[in-house]
Amino acid sequence: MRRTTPSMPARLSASAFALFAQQGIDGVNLDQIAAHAGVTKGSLYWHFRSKHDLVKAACAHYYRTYQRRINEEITHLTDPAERLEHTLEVAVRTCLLDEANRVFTMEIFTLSVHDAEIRRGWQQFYDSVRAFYIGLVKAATLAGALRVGDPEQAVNLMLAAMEGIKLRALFEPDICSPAEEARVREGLRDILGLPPHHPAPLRARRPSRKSAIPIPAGMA
Amino acid sequence: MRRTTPSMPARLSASAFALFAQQGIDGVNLDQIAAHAGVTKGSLYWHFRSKHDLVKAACAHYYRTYQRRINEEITHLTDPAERLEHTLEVAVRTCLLDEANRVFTMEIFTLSVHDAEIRRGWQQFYDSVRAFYIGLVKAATLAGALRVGDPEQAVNLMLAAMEGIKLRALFEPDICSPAEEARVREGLRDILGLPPHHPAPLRARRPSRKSAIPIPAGMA
DNA sequence: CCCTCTCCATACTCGCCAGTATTTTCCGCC
DNA sequence: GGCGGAAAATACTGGCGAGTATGGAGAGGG
Repeated sequence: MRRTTPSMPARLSASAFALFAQQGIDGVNLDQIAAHAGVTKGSLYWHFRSKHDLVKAACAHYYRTYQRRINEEITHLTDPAERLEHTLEVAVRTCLLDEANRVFTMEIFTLSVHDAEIRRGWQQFYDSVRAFYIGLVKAATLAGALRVGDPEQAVNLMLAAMEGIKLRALFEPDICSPAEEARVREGLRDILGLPPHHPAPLRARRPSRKSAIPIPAGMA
Repeated sequence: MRRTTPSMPARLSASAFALFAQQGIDGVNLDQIAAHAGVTKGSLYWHFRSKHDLVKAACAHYYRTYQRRINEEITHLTDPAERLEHTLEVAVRTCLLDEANRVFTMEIFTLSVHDAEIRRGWQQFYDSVRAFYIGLVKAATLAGALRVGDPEQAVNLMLAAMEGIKLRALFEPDICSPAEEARVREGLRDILGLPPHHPAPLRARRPSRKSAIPIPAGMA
């Protein structure tokens, strides 16, 4: 499938992403990143002007990977509801359950506090994600597959919940374990107004009062 | 009210917190922190063994400040519902609307990813906060002031929403502007099952479908 | 009046790492 | 084959900042 071997800038971006996500941006130096990509720092500086440049490239790598994956996964689907459902499923798997992605976003968030350029980049990405979801929800609504008061509001709530879960996963890794995938996904589906995917959930839960972010009870 | 001038370790902790929250942990060096407290690095190292120690002290400063403020604010209240309501109000003002606190927690979260000790400290603090809220909710429920299915679940959802809002505030500062204080607070009250504080909200909103984290609509 | 202990200041070391300068290699091409 | 340029390696610089060594000042106290 892959036509050519990835270009050196692409490899370096990927290495930067991988190491940043593993040891933190400040915990990695340029020699390590270059080594990870199989070259040395001299070559790295041929392609990038500074570490800051590399951080931006790592972000771009993340954006590209995310968008490409979603596209690949739903491009063959035509039913609006299925498209929405599958997108959510992929997002949960890649954004929440993948620890590298969680850590990387965390790093970028903190960096964003003090770096307007990085912040604007992420903001743009985030806006595109939101717009994408809103489009999916509206399409699904038109097709009569779900009923939701305000699509924008619902999507915003769902995305905020995702961020909240991400954060909590830091302190309670079980929340985002593969074993919990179903519960997380169902919680988010619920927020978007989608019916439960498994008609009979694995674990009986009391008829929940309102939209509930699935957080394991046993943690105190 | 203040009996004695604060001890030097306390002043250093406070300075560390202030500067960390302003410029980030990696963006501040020990000379700056010492200078902010009116001493020099030599003295700093008399009280703390390392920068890591100082970070822990800054966290402890945050914990203390938070808990003391809440206590002071509700100690004179006896009605369970009022205690819960006032706690929420203070939390919104100090955790969400105060940018320094937002930035500091962000920094600590990222640090927590790679530092088990800091992580455990925060986890403990977080547990105590959750337990505190659950106690308040249960008391208010017993007093018949509110009806909520599962207090633990509601509190968890509310706290997760808080974190989500904090994160989004990074990219949309308006969310946590003083002007939005009321909306944020009402949204969280709603999650906890508390009735709206102002019977007639300033701005008419459609009868919300389910518990809605108040996120301004105009952002796309 | 000296001794010591606490607390704080000055001055220094030393390693790390982003960034730069200089070479070397590899290729396409005339 | 030798020329030129892209891409990579090697070797170096320079600054920053955590941590240390040391040197007082002041307070008690014997």
